[in-house]
Amino acid sequence: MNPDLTPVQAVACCSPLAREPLSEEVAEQVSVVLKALGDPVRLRLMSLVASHEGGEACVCDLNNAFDLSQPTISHHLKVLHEAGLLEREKRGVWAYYRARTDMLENLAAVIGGTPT
Amino acid sequence: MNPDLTPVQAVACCSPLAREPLSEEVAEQVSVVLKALGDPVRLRLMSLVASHEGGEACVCDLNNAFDLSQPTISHHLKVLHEAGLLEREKRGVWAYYRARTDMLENLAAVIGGTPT
DNA sequence: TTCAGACATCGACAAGGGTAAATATTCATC
DNA sequence: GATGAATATTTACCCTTGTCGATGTCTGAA
Repeated sequence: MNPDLTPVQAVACCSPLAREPLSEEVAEQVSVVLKALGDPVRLRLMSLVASHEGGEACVCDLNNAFDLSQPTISHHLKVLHEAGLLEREKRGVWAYYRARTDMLENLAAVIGGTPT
Repeated sequence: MNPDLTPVQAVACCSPLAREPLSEEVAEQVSVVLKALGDPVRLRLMSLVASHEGGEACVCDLNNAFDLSQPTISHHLKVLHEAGLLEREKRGVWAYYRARTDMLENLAAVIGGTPT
């Protein structure tokens, strides 16, 4: 078993759900990613960033899209970032988040990949 | 908007994450499914059922696969069932759960579907 | 260097969720 | 019907998490 398994690695390497039972370690890490997406606000944030032109969006735009405080949005973005779903880049005063489409594709493969 | 939108319907009908921003209602329901999978035990349960021959498994087997109490497993199976990910069938004294592969495929399409 | 704006972090609180013990329900068998 | 086995439900506990207000940090401009 890999003691340093990260969410990104777990999602990238493992077989589809339906092929063989997920190991405890892999399940632990994959569930981190799914838990990150398992919140309505974060799911919409992810969708907003991913569907934005260039696959990236400024935090200033994201804040306005919700009826939530700025710290709350910042917190959700951090969760998505730590799960490996968003990349963060600071340009001047502004912060931009970019969707990790490879993570989304790998995660989709784990969930819906055809067995065998 | 659809006031009676269920998780199953939301996952089946909506465009991929990266195509256009998810509506509040859809995000709410899709997040229910993702939240259901966003737990290590439930993820392994889902994988155990889906990878089992015939795509179904008996609760009696599932209980033995974890170091958790029977009510806890039963609770997790209920969450997966209510999210539309598992179907339940009682045969005699035993309960069998079957994986909704269509849900898994639709969910994968929402997450990893290629935009446009 | 001071100021203002953008974003992150901290601290705290209420709501939600995972867990197990106890109990209930359902079905096959005696 | 009474008993026992397989699951589900109820109740309660504790830890996690979503949220906000206050504060901190960093950057560009004056």
